[in-house]
Amino acid sequence: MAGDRLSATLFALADPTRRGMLARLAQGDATVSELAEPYDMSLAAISKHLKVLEGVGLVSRGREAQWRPRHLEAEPLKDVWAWLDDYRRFWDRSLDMLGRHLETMKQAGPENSDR
Amino acid sequence: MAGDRLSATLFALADPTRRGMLARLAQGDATVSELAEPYDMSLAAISKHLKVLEGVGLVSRGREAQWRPRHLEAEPLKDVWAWLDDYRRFWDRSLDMLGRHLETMKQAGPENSDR
DNA sequence: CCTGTATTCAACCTAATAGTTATCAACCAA
DNA sequence: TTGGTTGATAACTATTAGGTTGAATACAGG
Repeated sequence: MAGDRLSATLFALADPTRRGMLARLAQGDATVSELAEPYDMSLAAISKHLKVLEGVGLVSRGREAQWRPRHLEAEPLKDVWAWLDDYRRFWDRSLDMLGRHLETMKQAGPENSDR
Repeated sequence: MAGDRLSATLFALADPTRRGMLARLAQGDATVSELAEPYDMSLAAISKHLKVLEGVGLVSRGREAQWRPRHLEAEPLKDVWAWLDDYRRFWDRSLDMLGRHLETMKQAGPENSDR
């Protein structure tokens, strides 16, 4: 995958297993075994997936006895959002139109709502 | 890459060349040669990148004489946005606090707003 | 110290990516 | 029909992704 941060982040997200692990972590920190539980896959494979996520800063690891609980770090998702936001106008016509509508109403004043 | 649509879309986006081509298309339709121009890469390679983008529906092709002008189709980005939106609260603290606030108000009932 | 639990690391395999060059096809224009 | 331009396809190659198994490490408890 390419060297820039955004590419690496998107690449990390482009795998359902890794997204699943993020979803799990969104509900709270979890150990590797807990994260592995839903998947029919060796722990080593899970460990690798986690390394990818850690590599782009989406996950951090703590330590507690022999466990290395993982924590979600969503900050890199900001970059994804920022990129995506530039394209919003292309996919959400109605939102665009709603935006214009609200702008229009704002300019017209609250006393002038349609219906 | 995995079979699901979202994974494929994210994968397609996880390449700076492909994102660059989308950025170019965001300014208007373009031929393959025009899309290739900024890159030090064979046309065949560009063609392949385009095929990836077309494969996930991010780009469509028209025809005009010997040209196959490409067009941006941003609809698949909706899915990305929808996925991302679930994580917004993790990076946007203030929005999170607003969310909690709204939850609190909802639980308390409308008659019981603070202040 | 020994054992069990949790996790990582190393070596290996296979399939897919991302690039190459060379060939082919479609179209316009003379 | 012969070119010239535009683009797609095929065949090949190197690298990486993502999985495996088996050994190594780190820690807690008896």
